[in-house]
Amino acid sequence: MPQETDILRVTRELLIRDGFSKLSMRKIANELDVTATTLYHYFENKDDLLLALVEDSIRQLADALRQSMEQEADPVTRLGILTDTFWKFALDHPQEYEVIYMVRPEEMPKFPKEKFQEIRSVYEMLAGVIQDGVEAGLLDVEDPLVSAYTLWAQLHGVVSVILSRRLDTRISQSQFLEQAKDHIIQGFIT
Amino acid sequence: MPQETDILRVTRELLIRDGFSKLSMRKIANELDVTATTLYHYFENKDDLLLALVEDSIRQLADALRQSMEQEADPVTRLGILTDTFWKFALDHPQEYEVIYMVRPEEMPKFPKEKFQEIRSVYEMLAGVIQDGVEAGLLDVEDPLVSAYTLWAQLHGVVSVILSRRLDTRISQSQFLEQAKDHIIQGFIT
DNA sequence: ATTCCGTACTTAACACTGTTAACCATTGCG
DNA sequence: CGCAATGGTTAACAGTGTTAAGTACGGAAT
Repeated sequence: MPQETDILRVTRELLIRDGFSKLSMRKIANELDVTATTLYHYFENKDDLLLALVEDSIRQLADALRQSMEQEADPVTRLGILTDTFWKFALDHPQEYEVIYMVRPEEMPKFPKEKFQEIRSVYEMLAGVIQDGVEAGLLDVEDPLVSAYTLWAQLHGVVSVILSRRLDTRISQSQFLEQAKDHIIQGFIT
Repeated sequence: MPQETDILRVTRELLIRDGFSKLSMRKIANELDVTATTLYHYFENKDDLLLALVEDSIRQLADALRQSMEQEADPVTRLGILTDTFWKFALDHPQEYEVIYMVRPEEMPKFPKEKFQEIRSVYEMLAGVIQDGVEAGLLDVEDPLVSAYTLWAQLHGVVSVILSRRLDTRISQSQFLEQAKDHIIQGFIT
């Protein structure tokens, strides 16, 4: 008698162990000692299952970011902390991070946009930090929300280059991350 | 009697028309009035075919970037031009751009790294512009090659957010792009 | 001229995939 | 007791990547 959470857990395990391309409904079901058909009583289809996984991943990333916000710091330092946290999460849990971008809304008509409340709250959190920085005269941006999206985009771009193994072997990952962080934050400072 | 180029052309057409998830060897073969097996005389397997497509896409992007470099300009202006060109290519040819990041080296053991001469030359081109900017006292970076990777990562991140439909509907795409460009380039300036 | 070889392609099959229709067994409720 | 819901099953459909084996044909060598 599997629960939705069991299915998600096993799906994530298989995803981490064997990769996205090897994931099949039958394998998930097998791991739960159940038939593939059973999964369709919990999720409409494979995409629906993956979507639930994406939401879960986003929530985990959001939690990590929120937690890193608890320590007191000035806005610029906060951006650095958020950057480190974002990258640490993405690199420590690559498959969990990647599912966030694996699900392609344009190929899934039934993608419920209202479900993205969680990630939207992250953007608003980032925008809040940026807003604080603007009010303290430390940052210079036109629209904090737009800048929050820009920040996320830049953070994701760096992760993406590393995870897709596009980083030159002559460049050390830590050097790349440090320099990228400097550039990104520098871009927001007055 | 199809040629390799015919196969690649049809593959790209199908990819653009029906999307990545709908692409199958049989459909490609069908379009060429040929059997799927025939394709295996030209490419080892589907991944091999996709890899060839990636290389082709990278070459097209590289050509566009090189061409945009022909007009004379100072390094900072050049970075802006390169940014615009990169984004224009990615958004005008989304599927062609996306295949670049669709092929995952870590899931393909037979991925030949030496084939990436083309993209490496792009990084060196970017590094050259940055180097010029450093020598002119306009830019402030530690290592131009590392910064070239950072720049690419940031450019890709912005594209990725747009193509994956993660941009808030309250934000206009052009405003996002302009502000992102400002932030990114600002990050490199002294 | 005939054998041989490589090229280009086919048929047929294997072992998978997502998905669904139809069905069975157990449980709790009116 | 009957009945509906719950949670699972079997069997099948249509599609996938891939391969072993075979055919047809053109040109080169003997």
